[in-house]
Amino acid sequence: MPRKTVPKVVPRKRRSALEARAAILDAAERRLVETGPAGIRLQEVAADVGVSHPTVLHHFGSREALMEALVARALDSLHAGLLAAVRDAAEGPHQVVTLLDSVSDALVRGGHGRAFLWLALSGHTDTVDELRVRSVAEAVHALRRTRRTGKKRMPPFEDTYFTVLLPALALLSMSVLGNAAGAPGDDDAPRRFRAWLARLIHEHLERD
Amino acid sequence: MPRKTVPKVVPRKRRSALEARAAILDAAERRLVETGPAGIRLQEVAADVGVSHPTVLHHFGSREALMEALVARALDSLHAGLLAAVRDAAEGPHQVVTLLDSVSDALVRGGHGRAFLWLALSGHTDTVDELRVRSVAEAVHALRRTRRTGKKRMPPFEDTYFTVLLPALALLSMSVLGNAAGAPGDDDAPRRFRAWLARLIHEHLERD
DNA sequence: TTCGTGACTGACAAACATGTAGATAGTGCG
DNA sequence: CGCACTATCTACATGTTTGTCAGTCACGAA
Repeated sequence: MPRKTVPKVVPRKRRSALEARAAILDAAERRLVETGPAGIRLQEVAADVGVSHPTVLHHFGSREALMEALVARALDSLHAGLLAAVRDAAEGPHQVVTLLDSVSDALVRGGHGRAFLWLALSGHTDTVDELRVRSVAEAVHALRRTRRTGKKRMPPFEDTYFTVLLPALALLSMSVLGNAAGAPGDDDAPRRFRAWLARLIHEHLERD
Repeated sequence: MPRKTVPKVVPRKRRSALEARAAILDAAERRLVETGPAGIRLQEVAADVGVSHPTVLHHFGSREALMEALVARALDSLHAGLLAAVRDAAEGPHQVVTLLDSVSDALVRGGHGRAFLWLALSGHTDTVDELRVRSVAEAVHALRRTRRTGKKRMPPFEDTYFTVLLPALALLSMSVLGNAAGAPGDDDAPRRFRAWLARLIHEHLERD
């Protein structure tokens, strides 16, 4: 005896569209960091938020559209984090090691570095331009020009650019390889590596 | 009117088990590099090789077993490539730039760098130990000891280790980010970056 | 309070993935 | 040549995932 659907009285939560979208993106981003873009299932993301999967589709239209929104937000978030890291480090005493620590933190916190590499590998973004290394390098180059001692000639911009690019690339790898810098169990090694790298960079900049 | 299967007379190719396994792993590795571990579908891998997907299962038992075999072979291949790069560069004139070029080539060729990062992100291998950076650093450290000029004191091993680790991390990122080193269209930039990095490392090693 | 909008749901559909079963046909060896 | 072995095939079973649909209910505005 088939009967019409018996609606279970499950109290519904109701969020504003913006809140719902944000919550869904948060859950999807966590899965992006953990298991990569292919690991994002509508059912699981929905379960994380506490809704049914058609709700996710209701808010984003399709899985692909969800991915696009996620990529845009994740890249913006990473970029903002990096900008803040650079700016904070620039305001304090101009210590390269502080800057590297801040950038490393921005890459590790929330798995932004992992997310970026996932997306780069997936073809969502395939140039480091997203990290705006060039604009950072330009700022550093200007700073370098003002500080140059009279007797030495100014190095070309590309030298500054590479000087900025090098730690960016290294720290990006580090954000994925975790404690790659040292022997297993040596949790302090990444910090020592950053300090060592900061000194190397500092000496290079001073040497002109 | 259902009738028994009508066997189409499609001429079958028959390979040795070893050839078949190798061909299947080749196809799977291409997909690993392109789309990541999650992009490896039995149907597509089989189609690439020109067989039906149960043939793949016949040779490997399961998708998971295929993945294990693939990971093992890819890591071995990358390791062998890096060893060869280091050895070749060591035999010739001891130029750091040659070494970096060789390592970069080993990481880019066949997408080994991409594959390694895919696997690292997927949790298949989460330490840079797979790249045997430590053993390379030990060799370099021994070399450094023999070359040291009398007056200066020998730097600690960790300095050598970081000196080896730095380009390894940077080149790994480069292998994914492609032409990250320069403006779009500047295909020569990665080479210039390696040359710049080689000079930086060389000066650091000389300076003690 | 009524009422419309839209956030939300369960049930279903279609496509696709892995894996199984049994038959078929090259290949090497006696 | 005849036979065993097995690489390979077609067909099917089963689970997973995205997407659709029709309807329900919460909330703000009139």
